[in-house]
Amino acid sequence: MDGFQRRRELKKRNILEAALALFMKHGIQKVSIAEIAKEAKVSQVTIYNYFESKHNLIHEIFIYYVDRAVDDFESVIHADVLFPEKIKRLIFKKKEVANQINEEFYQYLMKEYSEGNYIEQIYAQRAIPYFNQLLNEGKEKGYIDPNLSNEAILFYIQMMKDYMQKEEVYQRILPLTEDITNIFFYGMLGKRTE
Amino acid sequence: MDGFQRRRELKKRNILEAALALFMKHGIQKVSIAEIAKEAKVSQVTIYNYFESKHNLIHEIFIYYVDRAVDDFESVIHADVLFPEKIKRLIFKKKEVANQINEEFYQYLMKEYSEGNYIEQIYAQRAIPYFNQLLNEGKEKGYIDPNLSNEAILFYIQMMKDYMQKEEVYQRILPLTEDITNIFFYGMLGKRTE
Amino acid sequence: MDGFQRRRELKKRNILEAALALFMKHGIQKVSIAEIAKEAKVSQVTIYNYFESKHNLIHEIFIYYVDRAVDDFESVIHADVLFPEKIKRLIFKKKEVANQINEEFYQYLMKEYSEGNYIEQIYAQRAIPYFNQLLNEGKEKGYIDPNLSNEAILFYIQMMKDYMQKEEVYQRILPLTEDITNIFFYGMLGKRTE
Amino acid sequence: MDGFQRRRELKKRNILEAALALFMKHGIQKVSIAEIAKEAKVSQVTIYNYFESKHNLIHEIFIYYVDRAVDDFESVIHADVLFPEKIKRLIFKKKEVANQINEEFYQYLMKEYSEGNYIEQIYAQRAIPYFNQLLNEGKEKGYIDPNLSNEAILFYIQMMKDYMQKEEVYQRILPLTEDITNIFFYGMLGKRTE
DNA sequence: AATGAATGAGGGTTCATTCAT
DNA sequence: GATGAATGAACCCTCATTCAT
Repeated sequence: MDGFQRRRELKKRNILEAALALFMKHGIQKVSIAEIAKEAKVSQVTIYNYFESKHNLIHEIFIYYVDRAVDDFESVIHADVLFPEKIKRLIFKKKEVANQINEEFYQYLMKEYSEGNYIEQIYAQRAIPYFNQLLNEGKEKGYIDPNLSNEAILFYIQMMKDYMQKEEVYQRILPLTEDITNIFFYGMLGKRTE
Repeated sequence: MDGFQRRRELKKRNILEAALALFMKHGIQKVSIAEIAKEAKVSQVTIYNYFESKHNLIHEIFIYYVDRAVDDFESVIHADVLFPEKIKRLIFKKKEVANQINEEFYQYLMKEYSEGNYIEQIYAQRAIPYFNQLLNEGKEKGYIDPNLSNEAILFYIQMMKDYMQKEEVYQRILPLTEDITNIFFYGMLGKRTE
Repeated sequence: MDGFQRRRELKKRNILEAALALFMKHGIQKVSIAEIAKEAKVSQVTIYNYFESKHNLIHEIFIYYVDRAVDDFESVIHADVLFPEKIKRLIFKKKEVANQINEEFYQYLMKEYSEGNYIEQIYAQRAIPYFNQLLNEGKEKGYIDPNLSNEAILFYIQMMKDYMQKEEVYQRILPLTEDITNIFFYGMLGKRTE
Repeated sequence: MDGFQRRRELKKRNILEAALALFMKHGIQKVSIAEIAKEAKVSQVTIYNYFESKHNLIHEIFIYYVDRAVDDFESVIHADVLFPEKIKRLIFKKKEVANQINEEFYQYLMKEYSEGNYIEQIYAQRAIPYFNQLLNEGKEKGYIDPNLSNEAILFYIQMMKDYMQKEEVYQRILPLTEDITNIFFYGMLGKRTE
């Protein structure tokens, strides 16, 4: 990548981050191109030069955002800790890029353009392999019932991770961390002491 | 309530339902008053006569919607079936008024006007008492570990219920119902056969 | 006038006063029929039954208002005080119906419908005769230079009276009352002591 | 000021004058942004780009207008004519920018936003110093009774000047100029011939 | 005679996008 | 490649007025 390209990418990144910040603060629909331009200290037209349309900008931001989320995910998977701790982190760790906005992106892209399961595609391609590897490890080491399908567990963890990102939920759940974890591993019936 | 009031309420309901349908299809912000008026076959001004502002309309729809959701919830709680079946229904039963829109309402009201945890307030007042009753029943009958706090279980069920409402999730999860339920009751470690 | 007519007139008066009060507080254009209806505790349609249109309502209010202003004027003219005191009162006395709104009525009727010099017509018919009588009295008693035309003096007094009605002017002018009166009687050159 | 700025200012001026003309013809509230846009041959949004809101536009027009009025005033004060002629001109000279609209501006700004005595402030800062100088000159040269306060005289002239701007008054008063001037200098009692 | 309900027309304002430099 | 300026379309909302009871 030469100097030109380099500078171009830098500016793009710049706009991307400005827009992402604004989207997360006010929601996608409430943020106008004018505001993004002002925040990124460029002209509106520059944004159009780089992204062609607001929809496209959102699209690229979304990819950028998913990429960072997956990075995040991988760093946990590959951490040098015990299996249960990995699970705990996956579920409870606050993401750098809060995915509170996930929902909104999803809805926006869905409703607006039905570009469909973009999340799935990207996630599937990058994250799921690691995930399966993790779960298999869990099953081998006796942390997970081998009869359970990976899909079901994936769903479970995904759900909890998503849910935990909502600020208002997070605050309410913090004191219950212990119970939540127990339910996850031992279910409603609780830990049995044979 | 006299004839006037009756008709008024009817018309209000009419507008409410039209708006709710459109909101669920396209998202709140994408639906204009003009569209709602056309769908409900009244003039825009009539909507303003009834609801005073778009924000107010959304607010009333929201309450209407939460009310129906709680009704739904109660009907499950009081059904004449075994405890595990109640839980299953709570989690997996599709709501009449899909709460896919819940998220959006929540965000809308939060970001726009910070009228604060409205859901919580209403839910807490109406639903939680029943819920505790249900869980205590579960603990007595040996379905639930008595050491688990009701809050944690409430969170769990709430989370699953919410999640299941999303259409794209629901489809993906249907074949996994059995596993999901098992995880819920027995945890990752699975059912132990002593 | 029978009972019906009587009640009708009463209600009309009621609406008139409500509207006049609102007009004086917020200006003509800022007051909606709906607001007047609410203030007068009648339905909007009732106002239309009595006045046919907003323009007509304004028109009638205007006449009502001018009538009261002329009454006011006459009460001063016929008061049992010395000539200079009458002049002083004419100029400085705050009107019951503040004529701050005069200007606006005038402009409204002028611009909107160019029904022209309505004020003049009414005023001329009712007030000017008394006025001439007053000025002639003043000339006879030596208070006024007989060479001055009544028109010029009328203009002068009218101007000062109008001007004094503006609240912000009135406050500023109060401490200058003495000087103003002196200028009026003796001019810029001041009282000469021969 | 570079070319950009220059053109910008020109266009602003352009819009300003179009709006001022319309305001003077139809009154402030009756003129819509759309009409101004059409008259100035720009799009509505361009007006918003320059002035941000209708209120702001009015505000700027008002300042523009007051500025020109004060310029006008100064040109009379500094004219090379005798003192009485200056006074006469001040009172009787038609302003370029007829201040018939003054009243309306005043009321509009007052009622709508109570941005307070803006006229006074600007006028006081720019015009009053010259005015005092003029009156002192008048007193020295024996045209004005030195016992009269400048404030009272200022009020008097201001009032007459304002009043004379109203078209319907102006026409009526023209034939009375002589008398009016005499009253101003010699009062009701008239010129005394000692 | 009086009212609640309804409406067409219009007003101020915002926005994504394009033009001209 | 970057910008300030400009715009058509749309949105929320208000108002004087009419309809139906």
